[in-house]
Amino acid sequence: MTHTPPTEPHKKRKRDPEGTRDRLVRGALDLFTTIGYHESTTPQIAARAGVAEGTIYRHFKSKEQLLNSIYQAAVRRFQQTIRTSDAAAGCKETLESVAREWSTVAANDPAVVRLVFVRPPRKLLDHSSKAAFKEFKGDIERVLATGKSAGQVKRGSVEMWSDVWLQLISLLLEKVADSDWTHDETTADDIISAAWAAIAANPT
Amino acid sequence: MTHTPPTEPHKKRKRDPEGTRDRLVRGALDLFTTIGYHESTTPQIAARAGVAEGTIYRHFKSKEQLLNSIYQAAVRRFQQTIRTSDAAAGCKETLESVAREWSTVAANDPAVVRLVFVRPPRKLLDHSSKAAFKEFKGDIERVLATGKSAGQVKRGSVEMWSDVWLQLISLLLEKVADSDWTHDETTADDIISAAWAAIAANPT
Amino acid sequence: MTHTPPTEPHKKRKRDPEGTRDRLVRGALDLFTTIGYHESTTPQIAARAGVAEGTIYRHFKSKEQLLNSIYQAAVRRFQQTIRTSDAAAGCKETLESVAREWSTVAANDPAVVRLVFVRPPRKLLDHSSKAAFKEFKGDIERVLATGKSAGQVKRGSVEMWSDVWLQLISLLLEKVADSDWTHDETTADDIISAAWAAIAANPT
Amino acid sequence: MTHTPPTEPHKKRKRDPEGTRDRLVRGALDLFTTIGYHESTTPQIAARAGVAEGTIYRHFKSKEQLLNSIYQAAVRRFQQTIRTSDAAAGCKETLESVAREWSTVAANDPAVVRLVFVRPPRKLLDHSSKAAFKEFKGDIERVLATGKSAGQVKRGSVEMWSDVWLQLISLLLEKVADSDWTHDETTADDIISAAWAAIAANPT
DNA sequence: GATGAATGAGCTTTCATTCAT
DNA sequence: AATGAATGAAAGCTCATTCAT
Repeated sequence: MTHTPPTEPHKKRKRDPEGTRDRLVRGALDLFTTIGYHESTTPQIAARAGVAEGTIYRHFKSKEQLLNSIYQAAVRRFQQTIRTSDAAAGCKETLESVAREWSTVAANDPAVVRLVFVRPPRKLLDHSSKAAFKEFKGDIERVLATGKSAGQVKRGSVEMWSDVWLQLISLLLEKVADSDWTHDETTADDIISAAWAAIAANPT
Repeated sequence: MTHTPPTEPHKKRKRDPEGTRDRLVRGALDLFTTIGYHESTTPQIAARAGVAEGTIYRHFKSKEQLLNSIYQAAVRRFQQTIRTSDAAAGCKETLESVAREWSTVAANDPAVVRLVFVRPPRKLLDHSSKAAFKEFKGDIERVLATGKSAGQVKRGSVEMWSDVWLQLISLLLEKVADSDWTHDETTADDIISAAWAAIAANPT
Repeated sequence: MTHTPPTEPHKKRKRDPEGTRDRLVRGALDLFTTIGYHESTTPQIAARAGVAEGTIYRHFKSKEQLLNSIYQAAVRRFQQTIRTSDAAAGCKETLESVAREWSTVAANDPAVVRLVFVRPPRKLLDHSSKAAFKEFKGDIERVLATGKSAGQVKRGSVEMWSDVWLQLISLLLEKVADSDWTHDETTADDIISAAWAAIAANPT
Repeated sequence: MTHTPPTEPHKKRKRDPEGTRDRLVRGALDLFTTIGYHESTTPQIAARAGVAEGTIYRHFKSKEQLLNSIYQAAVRRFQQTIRTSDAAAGCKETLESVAREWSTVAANDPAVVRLVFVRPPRKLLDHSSKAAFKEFKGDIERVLATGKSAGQVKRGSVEMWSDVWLQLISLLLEKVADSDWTHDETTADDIISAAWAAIAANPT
């Protein structure tokens, strides 16, 4: 659906042809997560990307589709972290390492973290965006499931405990993204531990 | 749920004492927390309250002020719970009882919970609304501070741990408001315990 | 039409019963000539008069009729000056004395002068207001006609020369009303002389 | 008079180069000076220009700014007349020739004359519009100053006497614009002479 | 691909007027 | 006579989207 145009290198093109779509995505992402979706106007988005207003519609069907396109890319980015994590590691260790990687993202690219974790624009997400997030959550639940079968996670539904864990990690990511706890390793570790404490059968 | 008060069928309803403003607040609150602030139009709000559009502006300076007015009332409502809680009780017990009272509110009046805990309309809150919330948070922090001086709460800033606790209670309230965990005492208790586990020095 | 209610002294009445209509007129006149008709809202007018909004409509059919009522009274006030001037005096002398009396009004009650001479709300005047002004102008023309038959006024239509004279006197009244030329007898005399010079057959 | 330009009947007119803004200005000017600023609605203005309502705001920030834009252009137009007048000519001759040129404008384009001379929308003019008019008046005063130093103008401030002269010329322009004195050379000359007589030291 | 003037539906807000009390 | 809450038509303005160039 949101097929990425192959952007083959062609003959004559104006201003940085490879980049138009990317610059649009970047500008919109910053705007959406800073001032909000409704407050971000298409003129503003176009201006940020250095293109004309109409150009948005060469790359995206609508403003809403632009948002969904950005959202799904962001979700996938975080999903990668889980999928490329060490499958052999224990549940606790995996969660910790994933959380730490996300924190790095939060420090370097706050916008993407806000979009997925802090203030997801629920009202505006289409079916496919919601599906993408569910898939992402499924990956987390799978990690927790291994911990549960090892008796490390509390009784009760895995879905619930991953919600709990995610909720606390979201708080961490928000604070890091806001530079409230900039590069404060100790505090970050405290929250990561707290998140584990909240869901662990025998907290250490 | 949002039962329309039985307006007697008259030619022109006038002087519904005390009613108009309240019905406006109720309708707007439901709309804002259901479909969102920007998606709620003034015609819709007026229709819900059974009044003409212009009537909104007899009671509120603007749509934004209407939101802030509702928000502040909602915050104060939750603040009451803390202020009227047993001052003699321990930190843990106070937090638990407060959380349980809020859960009841979440079940009976989901809208108010969503506005304050689940999706506060941060971009749209004025100075005085933000101050009201800060005061509310201050009350929570005071409770936690007593627990901390009793050695029950982890080391680190009280602000941080109340953020953590609130974050988890918000999840609970959201689920209850969404009727996902309706009247499921056990699950609610699990979350309340988890919230305490996350911040407790020696979790039990 | 604009029948003045007889305001008979009755038994029980709220706040200064004789004065309501008058205070309405006064407040509206000040507002209209200060900030303009369209910029003056009925709530403002009512507030100035210290009455409720609805009270305006007990005394006047509409905001527009209120304006016309005020306008006609103002015109009549200036008309009086001409009608009570010494019929035996010469044209020049009559005009001068009339102009001087109007100047006094301009100093004491600038609003009324602005309404009639400086910025008459032409678009908003009804038939009867226009007729009143025409009658007023007729009185001036009659004075000029005597001067003309005495050979003191230039050839050409009396209507035209009274327009010219009025135009210059209006400038004087505006300046006096604005306190630009406060109580500056010399300047006022200069303008009055200039007005005569403009229309006189043999200016002195 | 305000002949609608022969828009060829197309499905959707686009790119009427240079035209849209001008037609908007023309339409608004006619409307403002005919029925008044407040009475002219944006739908009306757009309709006159044959464009959609939103198009107004592509060219002007607001209705008020549209007015000011028109006003300033109009003032500059009259200013040109003075600045291009024969610098070598005497004061009296310069004023006469300027007045006559303005009369021609009044006959051909009444709207512009009404806006600047007859009923300037004072309440609605912004700072820069007021400055433009002051500059214009300064040019007139400069002409009068030369006459004064040649002993042709009465004693007293130049500002005052240019107000007087302008006041009478405004009357002329109004009548011409209203077609009351259409192409009546004699009457126009009478007023121009009267204006000079009003300010001249030794009227001839 | 890119442009940007034009669109028009729909928004929030204002305010003269009405009328039950 | 006086009130003031309620009205609702109409205003000015915004902005996502289209399309001729």
